[in-house]
Amino acid sequence: MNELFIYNTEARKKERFIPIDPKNVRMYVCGVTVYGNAHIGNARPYTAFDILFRLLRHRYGEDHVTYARNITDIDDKIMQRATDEGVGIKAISRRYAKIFQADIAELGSLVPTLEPKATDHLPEMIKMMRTLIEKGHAYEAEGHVMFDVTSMSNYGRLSRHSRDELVAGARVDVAPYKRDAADFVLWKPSSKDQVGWGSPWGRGRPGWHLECSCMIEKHLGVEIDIHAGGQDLIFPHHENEIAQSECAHGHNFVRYWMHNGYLTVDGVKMSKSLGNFHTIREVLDQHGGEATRLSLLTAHYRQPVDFSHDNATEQKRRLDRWYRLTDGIEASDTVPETVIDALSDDLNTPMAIAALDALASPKTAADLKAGANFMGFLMQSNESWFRGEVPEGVSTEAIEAMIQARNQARLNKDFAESDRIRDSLLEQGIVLEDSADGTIWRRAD
RNA sequence: GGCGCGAUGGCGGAGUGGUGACGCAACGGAUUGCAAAUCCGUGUACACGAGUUCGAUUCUCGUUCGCGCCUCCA
Repeated sequence: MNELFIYNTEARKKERFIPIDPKNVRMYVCGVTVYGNAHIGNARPYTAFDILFRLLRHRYGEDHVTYARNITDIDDKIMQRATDEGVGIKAISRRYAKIFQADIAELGSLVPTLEPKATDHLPEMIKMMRTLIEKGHAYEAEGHVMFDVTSMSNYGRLSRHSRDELVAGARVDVAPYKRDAADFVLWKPSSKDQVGWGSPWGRGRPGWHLECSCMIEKHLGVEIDIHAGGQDLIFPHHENEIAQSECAHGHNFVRYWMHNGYLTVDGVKMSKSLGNFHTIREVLDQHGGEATRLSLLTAHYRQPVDFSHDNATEQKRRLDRWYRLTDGIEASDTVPETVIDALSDDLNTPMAIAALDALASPKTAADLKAGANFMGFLMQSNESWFRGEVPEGVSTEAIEAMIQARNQARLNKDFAESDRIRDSLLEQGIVLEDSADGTIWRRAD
């Protein structure tokens, strides 16, 4: 087994992965803000880094990897939604967290070890802000607690932005209570009708970045191995997490930063603000979990992946072939080295998929199944994959009866009748295939 | 304006300093009553220009085009 290499955003190059503690490898992936239905672009990090989780478990042992993925359940957009619907924020965050978890599960990703919520960590946040103020890295201003960017000499090292550049490139008005234009919010005041928590600086709510710093410290420790998320989080989110955690602890925060590229539609980033999105649910309903997962993994995680129905359909066909080959086959006990080696090179999933294709022959079907299972594929029975739920208005008995009638017609060389029956079934979404062993049926795509 | 990423066959998409994965589609054949599935076979792809080199798709520089971050965002 080759060594594991990871592209570290901070170093801007691939680096050999050396865990802090091989008995407890710790990874954190920024989760979602639960204020609405997640789109398929949101699903990309949770499939890509699910592969990382699986790979780390394979290399270090299932009990030696801790994977935390947070749920941001306090945010102005959640508050807005709650106001619009006339309900509390918990009603909103619970609803969409549940949907998100179900979506991700259907995409075949393993459940993380921990899924901490922001609102469960208010005491930790207050403690960290106190520390930052005591150490001179934060200040109070008009009910806000602000992080003082000038107090950190190497602020901006992850995104490679200098404070001056940030100020020069600022496209928003600078709030008057900021000492420096680049300072960011740790805590902001809440009005009477807004959700808030008591704090030494008045009733308010946390800024976006604080929760991750606090949850990582509490659940994973002061320094962790891997922190991952979408490229759009590099700045400001991850930059600010570094600032908070390192200034609070006086210690390095993260060893390896990993960032996935965007999912695009027609070459443009899919985002809620652009409105050009497909929800995960829509895509799952149309293409199913495994084909969607495979289509997300056909491109390397750092490259953009253009979402299209054609691609998802293509992956469905590939999976059809793999399912046919592995029908009734037990998976090998070991995951093929070719798959592990491909993934160990900075999660090269396209190469891993090619390695699976290379095993797609009757002789190596058991290895194919083991490798595919490892990556979260071929998890269903063939019965379920090819037939699933039959289309509405068609019963299995009716299908079997028509197959019998058709085979009788074929024996009588009444091919007009036999084709009529086959076409009739096809109209109902059922495909027939004649083989040496008899006629089988499956649901049409 | 600052910082950064990318450009590979009809499509998707890896990789490499030296006759160019893999998949899908297409085409030819085998098989089939016909299909489907399966099997066999076929394709002068590396944006453009210059440089380094015995040799570049792969390294360097430039050009063009596309995309992203600098504001909420996976």
